[in-house]
Amino acid sequence: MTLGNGSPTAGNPPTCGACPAFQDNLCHIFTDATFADALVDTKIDDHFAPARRSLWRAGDPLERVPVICQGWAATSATLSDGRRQILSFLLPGDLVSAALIFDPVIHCSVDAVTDLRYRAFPRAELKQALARKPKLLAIVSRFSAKESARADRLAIDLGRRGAAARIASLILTLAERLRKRGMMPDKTMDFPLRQHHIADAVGLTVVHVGNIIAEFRRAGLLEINERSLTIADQPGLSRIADEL
Amino acid sequence: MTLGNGSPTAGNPPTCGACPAFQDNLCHIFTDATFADALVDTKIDDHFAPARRSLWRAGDPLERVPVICQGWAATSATLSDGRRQILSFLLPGDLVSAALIFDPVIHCSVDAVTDLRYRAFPRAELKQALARKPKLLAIVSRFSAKESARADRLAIDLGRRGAAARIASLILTLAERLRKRGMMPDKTMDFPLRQHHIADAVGLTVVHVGNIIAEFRRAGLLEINERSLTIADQPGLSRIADEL
DNA sequence: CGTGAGCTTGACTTGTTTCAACCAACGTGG
DNA sequence: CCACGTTGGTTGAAACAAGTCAAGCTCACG
Repeated sequence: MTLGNGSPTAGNPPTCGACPAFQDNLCHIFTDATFADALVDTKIDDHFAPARRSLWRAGDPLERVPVICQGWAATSATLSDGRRQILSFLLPGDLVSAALIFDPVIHCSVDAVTDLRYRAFPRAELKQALARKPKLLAIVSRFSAKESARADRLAIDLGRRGAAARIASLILTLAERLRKRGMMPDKTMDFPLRQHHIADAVGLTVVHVGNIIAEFRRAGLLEINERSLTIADQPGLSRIADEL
Repeated sequence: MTLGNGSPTAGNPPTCGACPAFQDNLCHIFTDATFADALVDTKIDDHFAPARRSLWRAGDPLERVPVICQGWAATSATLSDGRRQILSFLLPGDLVSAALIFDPVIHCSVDAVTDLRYRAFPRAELKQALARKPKLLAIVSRFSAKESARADRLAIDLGRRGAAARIASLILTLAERLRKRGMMPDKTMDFPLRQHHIADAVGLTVVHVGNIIAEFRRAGLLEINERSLTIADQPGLSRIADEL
């Protein structure tokens, strides 16, 4: 099981346990010493999954709350006829879903995009710690708010923006998230997504996505090769993302 | 101040101020006598707004957490070019947004659809009560989960379903929510939405929405007159909502 | 060497938007 | 009481965005 593809590359990133460091998400909470004390009885088990493996399906019961440590994953819903909508991409450090802290059944499917490492935390102790530590509660609630802000943003894109804007917006958002956790020091980022991931995320066809990305490339906005994407003209992309 | 007895629901029709009873949302929490004790210092002020009035814009600071008591409202985001996406409709008993309990700034705009009555609760005391009462925390978290499930559902509809399915789905969802709070005893419901509301909610044009609703009517699926909608053929509508 | 997953390209079809005109209902001020 | 503007709904034709179908290509992998 090689953990090569989506793993953090650039420089030597600060660590959070075995994870890279994140300013803006939950991961550091789980390794915070004081919080760790609260979870002293806890066995925090590591798990691995290969790229393209389905981790959980909507409705599955989860006794533990998983957090992504390495690699990318996607949460999605699939319609009866096979069409799929990706609801969010999970990056290293992301809690799979804040709702899982209270609800033991997951409400959407989760698939590994790259080879993946994640950790699962026992719900009961999370809940107890949450009740004891208002600070922790605040952090979780902030995470939850961000989660729902992303969902709203997605709805706005899908409902009211054209194909080019949606794709540009997705790429910029991912870049921003990676930048925040120190995984995109320059204009280039690890980009493990296939076109069908993008298509499912922005509600378009693979063909159409391919066409538009080709346009972006011809217009000198970005370059994609191998498993990496470099943003050549950020302001240009932003302009497209904001328009129509 | 013990929140212990929890919901006042069972048996006799509980009232929420002048609101009808709700099984499935927060409103009864706020009028529960025991909870009211915890908020004894609180001035719970009533507010009114006429139809079509904008209550708050994205980014506005709210010192208090509003709950809808009477009428319908909509949360929405507006793009620079004037296009608008409605993110959710707020019905009597709905907390405007669970995030507001922790975050004093609202992340999307709220407009009154009909004449509106709402109440605003002081955040600080909500937070305190939340920390003291795990049960209350569970309720809020359940509400929050439902909120985000709705957002996900919206994204799926907008990304992967056709116009007819989106509209049918919206109508059925609203009907179901009204039914749950006893506001739709039979096949007919109060329906204050204009076609432009529907269009903004499902990400389509007003004209296209008009066309499709006309089709629905011709197919004997539903009837709309005055300010009320009756679902003539629920299974038929459901079939459309699930397809494509 | 063959196979399958992923990307590219082109011709054609479908769904949705845009533009425009028209109608009915309603409230307002003269 | 009527003239009038506004809001909301309906209809039709033309323009456009995105989907479908199909073929051919590369590349990694067994």
